[in-house]
Amino acid sequence: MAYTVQMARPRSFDEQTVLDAAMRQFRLTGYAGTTLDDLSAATGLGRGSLYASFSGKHPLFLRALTTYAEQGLPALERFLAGPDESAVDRLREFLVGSAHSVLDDAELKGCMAGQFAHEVGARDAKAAPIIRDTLLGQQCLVAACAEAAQRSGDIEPSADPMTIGGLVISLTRGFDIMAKAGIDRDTLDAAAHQAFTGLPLTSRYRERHSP
Amino acid sequence: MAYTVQMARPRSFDEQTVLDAAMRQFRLTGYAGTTLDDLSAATGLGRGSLYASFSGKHPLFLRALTTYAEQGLPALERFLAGPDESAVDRLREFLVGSAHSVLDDAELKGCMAGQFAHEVGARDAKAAPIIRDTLLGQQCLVAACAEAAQRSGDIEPSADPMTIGGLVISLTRGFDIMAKAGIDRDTLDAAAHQAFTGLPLTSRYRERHSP
DNA sequence: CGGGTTATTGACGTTCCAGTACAGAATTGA
DNA sequence: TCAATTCTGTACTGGAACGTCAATAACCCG
Repeated sequence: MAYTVQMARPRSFDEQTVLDAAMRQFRLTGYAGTTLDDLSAATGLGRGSLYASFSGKHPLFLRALTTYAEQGLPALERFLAGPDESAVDRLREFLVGSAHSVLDDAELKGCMAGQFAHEVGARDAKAAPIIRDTLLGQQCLVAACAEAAQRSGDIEPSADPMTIGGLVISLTRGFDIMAKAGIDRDTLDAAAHQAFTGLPLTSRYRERHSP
Repeated sequence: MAYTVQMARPRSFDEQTVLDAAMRQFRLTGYAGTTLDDLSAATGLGRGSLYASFSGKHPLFLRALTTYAEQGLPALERFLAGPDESAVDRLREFLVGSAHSVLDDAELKGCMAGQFAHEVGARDAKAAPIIRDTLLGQQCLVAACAEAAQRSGDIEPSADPMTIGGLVISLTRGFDIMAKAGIDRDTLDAAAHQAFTGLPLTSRYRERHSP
């Protein structure tokens, strides 16, 4: 039975906004390289509030990582969604666009899951499954797009969509690294095009797109 | 003119051994995540000796990174060296072997340069060029192997070797990430084979290697 | 308008870390 | 054996970082 309950002071911040800011900060300076003061400055919350609302650095990190997955995967899904007929074009656009976008933003390059696969890897038992599921989710989304391209007759029906997904996601995560290392845009652009050309495209597709 | 010079106490450690141990520790726990005590324990040297011999954490990191490049690039060169006739096989072995090896060692997976491209990226002005040169060196070595395969008629002469190098290195660096994220071996193995098949191999090569 | 409840703040303390200084040990030449 | 020189390890210092706490502010309901 709920008797009358006194209402208390409401939060003055939007949780999602804070998570976005924290995510950004972690991506910029890494996990170990980010201090609570950095997070406090990035989010605008005091140290105490951060602690009261998110119970510390590590839980906040996990929530930021989850936020990334919850935003990134649907965004990728939207990008790859569409009619089967143009699925192969979206696949191509994804590959080439990854090579570009990773070079455009001055900061915040690349996939957060990939970044922390490197930094915390399997040493963080809580973060590891989130990272793994995020990359696996990316792979499945690309695989679904490859299947669509198979239905439209642009990719060989004998090819395994998940293999294509694994190839494309591995490659784009590699682009992230190369871009952060300062490898020039033309190199990655050419590699992306070469990789697309190397997919098991049907002769029907190739003939239609040859000079 | 050298007058008589008193000989002093010699070092009790091998510098290269210490650098190897430090490199290992940095790869395991990252730059920010590694403390001087970690390095002291890993190398067996006291903090004072570490400081006297390597002038601190960051210079030691740079030397460890350089050590990695100095060991890794010649090793890759040796792996890819050989007669032109088998160059394409070595390329294939490199791709597939990268997917495997990265999954074999329980720890110390993947390329150190790729790892720190993510962690320090361009924020470390001293480390950035070392990282970039290491990855660029890898790309050039693969490109040289691709050129050899062109000479032997296994890769299309119209293909750009550096593009193939960029593709292969991006992909293998992506494998590093996927492996650290816990993606299973079969997925990466299949992706590596798919990627090799997608290289601009000549029909002569394909006919010779078809069932 | 006052009380009860919850958010916020900023300072505090404990721990930890990078770098330093100093004292002792080891080695070689005289 | 002694002196000179350099290595080695421990103890110290200043500072930073994580997490906490108590006081204050904000809000809603009666």
